[in-house]
Amino acid sequence: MQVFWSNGYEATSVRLLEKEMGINQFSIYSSFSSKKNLFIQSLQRYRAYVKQNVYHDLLKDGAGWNDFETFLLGSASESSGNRGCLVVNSAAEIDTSEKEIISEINGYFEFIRGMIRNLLYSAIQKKELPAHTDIEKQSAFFLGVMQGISVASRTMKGDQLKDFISLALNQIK
Amino acid sequence: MQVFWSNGYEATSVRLLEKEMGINQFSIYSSFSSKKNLFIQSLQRYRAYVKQNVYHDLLKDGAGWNDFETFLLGSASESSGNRGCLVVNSAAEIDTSEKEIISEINGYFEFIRGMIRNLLYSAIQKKELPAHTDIEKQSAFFLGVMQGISVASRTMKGDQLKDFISLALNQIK
DNA sequence: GTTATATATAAGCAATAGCTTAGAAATGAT
DNA sequence: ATCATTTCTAAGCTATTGCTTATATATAAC
Repeated sequence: MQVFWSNGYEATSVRLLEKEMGINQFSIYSSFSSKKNLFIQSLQRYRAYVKQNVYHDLLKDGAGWNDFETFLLGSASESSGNRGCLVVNSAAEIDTSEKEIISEINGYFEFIRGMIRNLLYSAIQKKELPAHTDIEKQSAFFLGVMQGISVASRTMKGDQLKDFISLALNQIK
Repeated sequence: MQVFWSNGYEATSVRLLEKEMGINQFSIYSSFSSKKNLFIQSLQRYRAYVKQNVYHDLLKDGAGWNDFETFLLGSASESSGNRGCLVVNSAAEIDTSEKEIISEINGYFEFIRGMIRNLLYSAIQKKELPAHTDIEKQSAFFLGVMQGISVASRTMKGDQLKDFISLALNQIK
């Protein structure tokens, strides 16, 4: 997962995986069948990884809009100049004919959108957001914003990224 | 440019370029020196291409916010399931150590942001937007949104993409 | 302690990567 | 028409690609 994240799918050779994973090519192939399958399992692991390490607090039952705002604004300061999101990078790189990979990518984005939906729903319950808030449209918007943040975190400077995020959060008000 | 746009940088082989460009490898190398340099020139050509064919109307002197809204909403219906933006795809794929390429990518995004700045300025003059509109922050926001649109156009369905864009445009109101 | 099973390594496979050389065909100037 | 220059093609260079085979080593069962 880390090697694909740092280098992208095509630029990651099996020799590099061998070196970074610390095991032989044969072991890689006997465990993962093919480079493509290892990549798919890396995408699955990435999802489990961000669940535990990145979005953990936002996935808790009590989480609301305030938590989401804090999270996004916090990510602006950390994530400028970083690798971006592995799945966004893959969505931009991988050919649409790669059905299995695309399916994994779509599943990930549905997961993120589901998380945003829940946050919006909780926020309405908590009266952080008005009852008429359109959860479907807003979740689409913030998913798109998060995809933008991934690209922007690779290209924008910190303050520019922060402006992008703060105005995105401002939209819902 | 087209081959890199369709396949990405790493997945584009010189054999494929040879075939699609209709000329021999030697001719490619005598004209462009290296695959990397051909890619850089493709990025430059892409910029000229979108200037003439995509953003032409928005770059005209009279263009204001209404034109930008029409453009973005129009792109939602066309661009779902397409290749996305070559430069965004490249920003997601290319390693940050590739200084020359990254510089070209940054230049492109500065160009887009400059266009948005001009649109915001004109919009204020035309009283489409209030005079207190923060051009710097708003241009960062809409650049981030356009980066998101590129990713979203590869992954979202049309109506979802349209929701994203319409709420993004709603932010400024 | 021996045997069976799993997992490691090293070496090597054909195919393709980016790039170059050698030489033919076309071009343009005189 | 000739000669020099440019621009083409075909072939081939070394290195690396994703993947396998043959073989050794560790593990586990009885």
